[in-house]
Amino acid sequence: MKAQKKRSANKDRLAEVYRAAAEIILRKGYDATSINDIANALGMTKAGLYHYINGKKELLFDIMNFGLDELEEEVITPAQSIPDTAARLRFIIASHARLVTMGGGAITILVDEIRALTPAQNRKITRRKRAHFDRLREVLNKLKSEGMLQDVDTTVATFSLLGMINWLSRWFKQDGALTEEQIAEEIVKIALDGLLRPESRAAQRGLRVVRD
Amino acid sequence: MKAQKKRSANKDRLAEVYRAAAEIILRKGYDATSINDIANALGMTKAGLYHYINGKKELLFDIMNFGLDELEEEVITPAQSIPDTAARLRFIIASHARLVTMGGGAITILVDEIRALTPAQNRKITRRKRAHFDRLREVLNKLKSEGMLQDVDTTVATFSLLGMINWLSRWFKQDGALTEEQIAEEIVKIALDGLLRPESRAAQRGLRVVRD
DNA sequence: GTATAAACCTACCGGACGGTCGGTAAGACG
DNA sequence: CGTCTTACCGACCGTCCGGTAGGTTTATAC
Repeated sequence: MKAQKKRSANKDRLAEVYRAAAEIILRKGYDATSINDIANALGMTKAGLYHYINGKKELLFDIMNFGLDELEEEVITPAQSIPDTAARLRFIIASHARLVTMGGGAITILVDEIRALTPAQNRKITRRKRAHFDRLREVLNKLKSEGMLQDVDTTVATFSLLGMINWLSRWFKQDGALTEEQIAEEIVKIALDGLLRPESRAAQRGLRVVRD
Repeated sequence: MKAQKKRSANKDRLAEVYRAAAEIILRKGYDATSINDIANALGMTKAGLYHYINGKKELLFDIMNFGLDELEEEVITPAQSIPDTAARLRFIIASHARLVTMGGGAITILVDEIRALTPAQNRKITRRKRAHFDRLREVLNKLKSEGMLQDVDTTVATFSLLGMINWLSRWFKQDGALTEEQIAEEIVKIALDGLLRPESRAAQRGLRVVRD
């Protein structure tokens, strides 16, 4: 059973490599992060690190897939067992937001660095992201068919939702005034209820904003 | 008057340099864009390009400042002459969205590449962006004091607004199904009115989303 | 104790990049 | 005509990067 122990030790070390790499790439960006940066953070040399990875791009690709695995595990799969459509939407928004604020950065890297991948890797990641986008839009379409959605384009709405959530990674700080839970809740409120009070909107009806 | 003509020709050429650089940086990212890429796009050599610029980072810095100038000119300044607070908010959202979809990319670069700047440049850009953020939040605070805003945190709401808008640059395509005007209008609707119909929300009151 | 394989390291390579230097061709100006 | 400035170019430099070849230490297996 030593083989078991060793194999899991190797897995743990590999996970450390991914975590360290994700943290640095998140901070400095993929291009500005050298293999040496990552190796040093792990107390290694560059050649030592190459014992664990097959190349810089493949490392990025693996981190992105890890981020997508997290997303499926924490957001998509549990959401499927929520029957009420509006409640399902609430859960998806809140849990996705939590993943961005609490996650180790793999999700965020996913969002920012697709350009650095090879075309083949890019296609795979894009396909997985697209699947998630489609599932979210389907929830909105279902709400629309149930008569619960405002008169909005569901494609634009889906992108806007993801924009709000993904943007979190740009401004959220762990030691800020609001906790991850509070922010997730605020974002749900803003997305579902909007900014203006319903009774205030009547005054705005018919007004259009145009440029002179 | 030949001097005048020559000086303006130089200015025009410099504008071409900025435009070409912005287009390439937008497509490939700052780090992945070499000085040679930009020079070739202009039919020049690297050394020739250095006649116009003082360095790669300063070029990026100049493009970002150009983007912020655009933002002030097209969004902030005209907004100040709109007395009604809600109408002002509508105008800011719509015109900022239009700038992202129609602009040449300077705004978008601004959003993505701050990390590449020197600390001093970074501080200056961050200060200008912060000023814009504060002005937008002030509009929301004013709406709140007028009793027209939902019960949301204005800081989170401001970031969410900017997230929706800035995210546009990631997915908007010029030849897509919707025009720039339509998208700006949809985003205004989503942000101000939310996704759920008001009469549908009662059914959701009291429901909270938690993880097991 | 010896084989064996995993987990590293030192030293190096080829190439790309930002940036510079010393020009040159062309037009304006007197 | 000669001078001066503008707008470039060819060749080059130092540095850093991703990646590799080949060795050495360390822990386990029998």
